[in-house]
Parts: sequence; C-alpha cells; structure tokens
Amino acid sequence: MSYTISEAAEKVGIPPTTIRYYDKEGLLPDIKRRNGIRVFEDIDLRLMGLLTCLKDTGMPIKRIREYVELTKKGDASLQERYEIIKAQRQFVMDQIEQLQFYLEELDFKDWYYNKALAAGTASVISFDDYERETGKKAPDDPKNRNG
Amino acid sequence: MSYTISEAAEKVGIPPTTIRYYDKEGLLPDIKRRNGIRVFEDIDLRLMGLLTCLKDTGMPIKRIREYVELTKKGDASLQERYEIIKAQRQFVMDQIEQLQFYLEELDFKDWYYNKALAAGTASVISFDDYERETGKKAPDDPKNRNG
DNA sequence: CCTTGACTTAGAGTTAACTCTAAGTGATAC
DNA sequence: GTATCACTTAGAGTTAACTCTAAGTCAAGG
Repeated sequence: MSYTISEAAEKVGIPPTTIRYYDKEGLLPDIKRRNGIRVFEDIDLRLMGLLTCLKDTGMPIKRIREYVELTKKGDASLQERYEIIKAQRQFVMDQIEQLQFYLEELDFKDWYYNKALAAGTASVISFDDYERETGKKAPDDPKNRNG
Repeated sequence: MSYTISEAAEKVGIPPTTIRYYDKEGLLPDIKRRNGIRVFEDIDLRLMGLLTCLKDTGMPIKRIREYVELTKKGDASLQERYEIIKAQRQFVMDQIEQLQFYLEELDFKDWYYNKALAAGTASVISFDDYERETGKKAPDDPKNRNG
C-alpha cells in the first residue's frame, strides 16, 4: 500500500511539515519519489512508528539519526543497534519508576486538597493523618504554607 | 535551617543559575534576602521539590507560575489548585501508560536483536516466533528491513 | 488552457527552558 | 586595606524541535 505525505501523516499522527523535517534530518532514508513527490510504503510507516517510540521516550533526533544510519549498514551494525535499544529500554524503565515516584507526591497533594476543601481551609490539615489513612509517608509537610 | 543558593542547589539538585531563573520567572515567591542575597528556608526547599515534580512531569513553567500565584491567595484558591493537581495526576498516569506501551515495543526490539545476534543475521527472524515465545503480538514486522 | 489543490524547497522564525556574560557588591582571610 | 570568593543583576546567547514563508511544480477538473 502507498500513501502521500498527508495520508502518512494521518496514519502515524505526525503533521506533514514534521515528516518533511524528519526527512531533511535524515530520519527517513530511502523514501521513494514520483515526480519529486514522496511516496510512503507500509515499511516506511512502521519505521516512523519506531521513530515515534524513540522520540516520545526522550531520544534526541540526532541520536535517532545515528540509529537509522546504523540500520543502513545491515547485519554489521546489529550489536551497536542492540546497545542503543537496550539503553533506551532501560531509560524507559527508569522514567516509569521516576513517574511512579512523582505520582505518589501528587497522590498526597490530591488527598491534601480533598481534606482542605472538605474543611474549607488548608490550615487544619495534619501530616500524620495521611500516614494514618494511607499507610504512606507524606512527601511534603502540610502544616506549612505553599500547599 | 537556612541555606545559601548553592547549598539549596545542592539539596534540590537544581543549579544555582536555574534557581535564579525560576525566581525571575516568579516560581519562588517571597524568598528572604539578607544584604540582597537570597536566604532559603526548608519551606522553600519543599516548594522547590513540588516544582521539580510538576516540571519533570511535563508542566510548563508558565503553568507552574499560575499554580504558585494561586497558593498566594490562600484558601480562596483551593478548588482551582486542586483542579491543577488532579489534572497533572491524570496526566502522569497517562504518561506511565504510554511509556508502558512503548516499553513493549522496545521489549520486542530487544528480543529481535538477541535473535539476530545469535543467528549472526537479521534476515532469518520470524514475526511469529515472538508471539510463540512470549504470547505477545510483535509491534513491528521483523520480516522487513529497518529492524 | 487555466485554475485549483496538494505537493516541493531553502531558509527564516518561533518557543521553551535554560545558560552565559559582563559588571558589580559585600563579607571574610591575610 | 586589598584580594578573594560567592553572591547579585540585566540582558544576550544557545539548543532542540519544530513551524512558517515564499516561491515554485505538477496532475486533474471544468
């Protein structure tokens, strides 16, 4: 199946302008052309799916290009590409862990504002209640301002 | 306990230059001064901990300032602040879910490169093996290039 | 044949979040 | 008393990742 740039954009959820930018940056090698116009195949959309994964998990475009360059070398670059994927996989696991930590901070704030809204004021909230009610340590001390 | 900007920087893991930038942007209201020099208290460090949480979970500095401005209004802004925290909490949960999805894509790639390295080539890998071995659908079709 | 609409380019402009520069102040060490 | 050192400021510069602009090409419809 073949697609124009706007069809491809629709499919992968990236604006056509951004796809052109990625192409210019060397992230989409060997895109076919007909009369100068890009023709995208399913294989290209799959690669763009991987690029989206790498980009959205925080890999800079420069590094994604390195990865794409390596794929062009074929089997000779398997080890190097594996290292990149392995590092990114670890990076994503670390990010999830970090976000779960931050989520606990926000869980506390959520609890805090619920209490405060019920009481009509933030001035009566006790740090210890959170631990008593949830079994978790409050990441912040609600006795003070800046809640 | 009181701290200089570089001590505070050390404590919260943000460079002094960036703390000054946040101050200039209105993220740190009411920091005390002695002879023109900022004096940080524990309460300030706790607020900076929350700012780090909001910033690292993707809230723009502009929006963080809005939140900080609201805290200065006291109990009158509890509901508004709660809405911000609730939205950010949901946003973090969505991010975690998204990252877990991407992690599966990278898990597949990890499996793929392990197979390829064992075989010495990527050309023999079967899409179906991944489903057979892991019970999961391969997010990409390894029969093609750009692996 | 001419208009329309989607495509093309090079290159300039934008935005967020820093990061640096230059010039200066004030407390402490020698 | 002067050198040093951490602090201060306004404002300029940087970086990444787009995003827009202007000028142009090409195929299809009326």
